[in-house]
Amino acid sequence: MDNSTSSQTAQNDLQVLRTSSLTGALVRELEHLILTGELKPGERLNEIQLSARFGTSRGPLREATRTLEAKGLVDAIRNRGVFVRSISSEEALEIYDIRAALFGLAGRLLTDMITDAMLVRLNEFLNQMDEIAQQRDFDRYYPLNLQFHDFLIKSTNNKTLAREYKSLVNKLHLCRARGLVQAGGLAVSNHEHREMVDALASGNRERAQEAFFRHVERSKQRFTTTLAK
Amino acid sequence: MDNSTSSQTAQNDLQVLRTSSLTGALVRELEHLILTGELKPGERLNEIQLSARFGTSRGPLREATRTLEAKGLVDAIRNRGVFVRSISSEEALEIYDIRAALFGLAGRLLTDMITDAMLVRLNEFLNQMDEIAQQRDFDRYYPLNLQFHDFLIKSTNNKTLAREYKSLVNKLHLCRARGLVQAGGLAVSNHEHREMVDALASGNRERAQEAFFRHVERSKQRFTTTLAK
DNA sequence: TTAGTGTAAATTGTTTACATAGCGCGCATG
DNA sequence: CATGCGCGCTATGTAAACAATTTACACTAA
Repeated sequence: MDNSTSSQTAQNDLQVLRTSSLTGALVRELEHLILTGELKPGERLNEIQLSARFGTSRGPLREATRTLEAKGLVDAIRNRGVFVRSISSEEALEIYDIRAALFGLAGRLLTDMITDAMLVRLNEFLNQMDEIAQQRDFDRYYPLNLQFHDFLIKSTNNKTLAREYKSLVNKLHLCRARGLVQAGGLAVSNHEHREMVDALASGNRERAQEAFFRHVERSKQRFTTTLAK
Repeated sequence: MDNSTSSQTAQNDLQVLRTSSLTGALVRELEHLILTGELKPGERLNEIQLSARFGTSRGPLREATRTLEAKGLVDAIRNRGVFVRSISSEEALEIYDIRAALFGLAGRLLTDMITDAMLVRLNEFLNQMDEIAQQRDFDRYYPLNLQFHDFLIKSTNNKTLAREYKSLVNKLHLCRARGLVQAGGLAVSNHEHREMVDALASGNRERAQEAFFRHVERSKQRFTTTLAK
């Protein structure tokens, strides 16, 4: 047996336990399972099964599922169990609108604090995405698109906004009717991105807010049109 | 003893237990204690003490506090305890911006669905508030103001929006530096309300969104100015 | 054949008990 | 008198046992 390795992992475990409780770790694990789709919408979270899987007792696991319930990732029904939440199309539309409002806020806030360095970085994003879009390389475009949006949201320095926005995006993943949406808007989307950056550069708050807002609204549109089929 | 009454309460209890677990009831109780200020920001939630108070064991109470933690009403520190969250002024400002964005969304959504009946109801609100404002009767103005905002938010029929908005307003209550803010803007505020309703009546989406957005931003302004003293 | 009922297994809700981590207080010592 | 160390208390973290409810399935009777 390797002494140094075992003591190191033990120390890692300790470090983990220092900052986060077992419950906290379970929340992250379950959230991961849900968002990656290993636990699908509508599926039940069996307490015994899951606690055995993670090597804990039911107590911490129940606390974790309560947290997930408050986060809106699962539904708990008394004496029936906890189920991965399934977002209806109607609710997805509601969420799109709220996401649009928050993203619009990001645009408005950024207008007043934009720097040349940020504009340079944003244009790098745009050029790179243009390039990839022309190659129709969706597998590379999608994560870059996420990075771009993430960069914008985080640049506002409004941590509450970042948290709420992320939470909304997560919830949209629980909508069964989603998935094929992004494929269509590839080059289209990047044109919208340019509009957003131009609006930021113009220094016009309302224009930026509107550009950011509409960007999300248009992806809502694409969602509804794919839904109609 | 009144038979019909006792059987009715028994049925009520049954109904309550049907939909909500003990944990759910605890969440509501604790939320109430926190929002009414009986449990003040920074104060610790003693598990044993509280579970004894409500006649439950620690398990359900811990689940309840996890829910409150996810809702952002308390902070949990491992091996230290759970504390009522204290919102800093900086975070309050962040929340104001997000509230503004959501309220702006409400204005935008309402513009496309406003009816004559709703405009009539809104004008009733305005007149009543004007009247009370002239009497400088703050005790009656404040709840009516809440009702007015609540009516607007709920009229959008976006339940997710209503939930998120309420959650934000709740969190603002946890800011110590708050409280004296509303007193100043009384007649001022109602003038802003008229602007909002006028914008709705105009049918201009962007204008309504901007009017609603700015209404919250101005109350943020009032917050910062009172903060400066 | 089908509807209804009773029973057993599985699962969740709750309580109790035990292990462990912080925190304060007192005592000894420089 | 100040400071550091150790002991004990209190509260939290976790696990296991107990209680209650749901669900599935087989059996009975119309």
